[in-house]
Amino acid sequence: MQNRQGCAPGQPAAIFKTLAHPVRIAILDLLRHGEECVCHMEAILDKRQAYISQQLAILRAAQIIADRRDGMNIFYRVVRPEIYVLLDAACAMSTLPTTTPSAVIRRESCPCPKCTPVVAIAD
Amino acid sequence: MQNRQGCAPGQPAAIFKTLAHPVRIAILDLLRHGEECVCHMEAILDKRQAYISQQLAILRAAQIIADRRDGMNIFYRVVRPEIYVLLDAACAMSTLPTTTPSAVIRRESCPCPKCTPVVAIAD
DNA sequence: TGACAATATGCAAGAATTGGAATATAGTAG
DNA sequence: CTACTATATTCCAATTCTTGCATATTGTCA
Repeated sequence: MQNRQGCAPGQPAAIFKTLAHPVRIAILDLLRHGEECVCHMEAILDKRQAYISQQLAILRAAQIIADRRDGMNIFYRVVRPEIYVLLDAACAMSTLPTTTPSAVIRRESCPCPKCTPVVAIAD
Repeated sequence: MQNRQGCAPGQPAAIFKTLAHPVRIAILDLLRHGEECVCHMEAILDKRQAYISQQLAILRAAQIIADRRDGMNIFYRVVRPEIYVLLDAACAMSTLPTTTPSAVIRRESCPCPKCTPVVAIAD
């Protein structure tokens, strides 16, 4: 079963999993300005180099960032700017208080399969 | 250190973690139409009731959904519609091919702390 | 009240993730 | 070629996540 214009539910979960880490988010935030070298991230994030490199490897495997060598340093940059739509939306949700509006659709009867054939509702 | 209009990097990570699960995403997709009862989700997602209930509990703890009792059934609804911005964006990223444009900002010298004071770059 | 239906919760074993330490790789300067 | 610098990878123990099973809770109906 597919949904959202043919996007299997497994794929977005993978993206969310990649982003579900404070350090990886911090790295992506650093890269908003443009590319940045590893040693710089190391200094700003105050984490050990090997650790930063691990997180970079995860982001790189997810094809969110790419690297470029310049002399002795390696510079990382974001190759999927759309990622910032996700970051900004998540951040907005974090700060906003829980608004409880939402369209509550009332139904006469229970929509469970005992009342209504599943296929009809699953669409 | 804060970023993105005062949003600590830990908060978005928590939201992403909550969404980093295929079944929870599938549940939220079900709730796009409006509220839905648990037994219905059970039938559509083809998972055991206890399992669905566990995932619902996680989404409820994250204050993304809320419940309402109606007779013998309990209906869940989304109370943070902004969540669909995240889902749609993640889905769009999943389907699109990896475009590798991105603004590559070249610099004369290495921006690492040995070349430039960290405070100046961290802004 | 008692039986039942719908949903929630606690527990546990296995799987995956986290982050530290050591080490490997690759490019550079001399 | 050699030493050095920047970055990457591998290994590992502790923690956390996953998900099935059993059971508890809560409301309904007779």
